[in-house]
Amino acid sequence: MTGTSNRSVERAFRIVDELAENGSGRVSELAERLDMPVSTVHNYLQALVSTGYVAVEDKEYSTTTRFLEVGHRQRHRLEVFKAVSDELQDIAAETGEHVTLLVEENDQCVIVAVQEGPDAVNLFAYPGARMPLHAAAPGKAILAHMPDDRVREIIDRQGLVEMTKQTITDPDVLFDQLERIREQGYAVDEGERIAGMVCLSAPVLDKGDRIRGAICVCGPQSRIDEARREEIADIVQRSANVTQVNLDYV
Amino acid sequence: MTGTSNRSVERAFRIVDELAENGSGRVSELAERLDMPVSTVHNYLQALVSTGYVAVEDKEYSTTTRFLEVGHRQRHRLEVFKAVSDELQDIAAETGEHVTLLVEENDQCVIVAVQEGPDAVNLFAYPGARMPLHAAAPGKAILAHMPDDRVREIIDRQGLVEMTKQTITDPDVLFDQLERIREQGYAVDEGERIAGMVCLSAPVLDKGDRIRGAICVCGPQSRIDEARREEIADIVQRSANVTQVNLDYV
DNA sequence: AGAACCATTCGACGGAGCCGAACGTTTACT
DNA sequence: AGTAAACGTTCGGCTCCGTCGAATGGTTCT
Repeated sequence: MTGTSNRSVERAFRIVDELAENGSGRVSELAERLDMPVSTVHNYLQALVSTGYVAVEDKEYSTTTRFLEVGHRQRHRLEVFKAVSDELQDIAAETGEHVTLLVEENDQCVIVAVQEGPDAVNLFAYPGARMPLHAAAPGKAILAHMPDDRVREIIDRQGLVEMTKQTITDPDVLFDQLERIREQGYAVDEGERIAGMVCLSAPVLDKGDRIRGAICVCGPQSRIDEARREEIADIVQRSANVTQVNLDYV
Repeated sequence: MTGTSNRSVERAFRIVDELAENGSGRVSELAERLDMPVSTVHNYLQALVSTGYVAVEDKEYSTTTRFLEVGHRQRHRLEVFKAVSDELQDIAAETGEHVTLLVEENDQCVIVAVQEGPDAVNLFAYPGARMPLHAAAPGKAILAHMPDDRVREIIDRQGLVEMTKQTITDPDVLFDQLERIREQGYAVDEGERIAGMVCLSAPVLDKGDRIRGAICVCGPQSRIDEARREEIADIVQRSANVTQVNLDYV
């Protein structure tokens, strides 16, 4: 973790990030936005094209489906993903809401799979989308099953960023909640990440009790009252258990 | 398209490719497989980790979900993908078979979306998977709607690789078929890519008659006789038309 | 036809990447 | 437990390769 790095690699991926962000770009446009010399950007783009990760069409550069491919292969190797198989779909049908599978990666909470039920609200949720661990039900479910010092490290590095007025920003409050989550077996989040949304999430553990991910159901506060909340909590816990069993027999 | 390149970029992506291929890897393992000095690979991996595209856990390096994210964003911007919306699902339900959306990229035919019907055979098909254009129904549907000299260029660069005994390897035969495909509005492939599989595919064109992609249904030869073939051909053509209309109104 | 803009090529300079070797650390075997 | 082998990581000096200004060629305006 020393400062050792490689300028070219860093720059190449800054260009990729820029392309991913804005969909496509021309040489000079990118050069300006990234504050690099035009000829340099041109060189990088040529190099990227020759790798197959970037394509040109009429001087418009864009990322290729190679990213999809690499991403999908990687996802396929995530054992949780295999184990969760049709569970997500079942939950989506049963609850009608927005269902996701998330894992931890680089101190963040990442969506791995999305399944929208018939009544699902349109969230900005797609595979690969990231969010802070502390500011959402699945993230908290994951933190609850990590060693305390690991949690503290994450807080140190990432802080407890406020996403809405409900977001937990006090470490003590967070640790209290994590304890409760361990006791009751699932996590709740009431507008802590997105105002007006309630999320319920259960952790998926493997046989060594290591945390592998979390299953999450999200819906608007107006539709999810106390009773419904308990019902959904039961469903996600049941599914997490099924997944856990699948995980051990893969 | 000159030889101008960037060694660092090339090497960085060779490492990524290797990780994508084998799922994960350790420093020395990768160093040997890629025939690079250990310390060099170590440097690259550190650089890649700092970009967020690669992660380490217990000295095991692997690609991150960042690839999924970039891939999904890119796919979302593919207008065909938006336009095809629920069509794939409908076809999968109606035919029971394996349904895909494909586009051309870098002289190749790439799967963009997959929808498996209830009876679908388990093909090795995932978003991002690539195949030669000449050796499959969707590829031929796409070639049929490209300018002839563009097709010739592709043949020059890629050749007509033989994938099964049925694969078309003679340019003249190919050009004859492309003409027939234009006439009848859809393409057929009988075991040209995978022995024993029949695929039917219709091209999706935009209002400028530019080819944007192809919708494809695949199933085992045993199940798809003459009559069924016509039925499916009608379905994919109808869906391609719907998609085309959507495309113009997006 | 001229002007403005952009992509692409070229080449000389200098700093950044490179890798062998040394150092720690983990794993495997006795 | 002790030793050896294998591996990951750090270091630093040499050199090669990336860098970017300037020139070129092409395209799209007015």
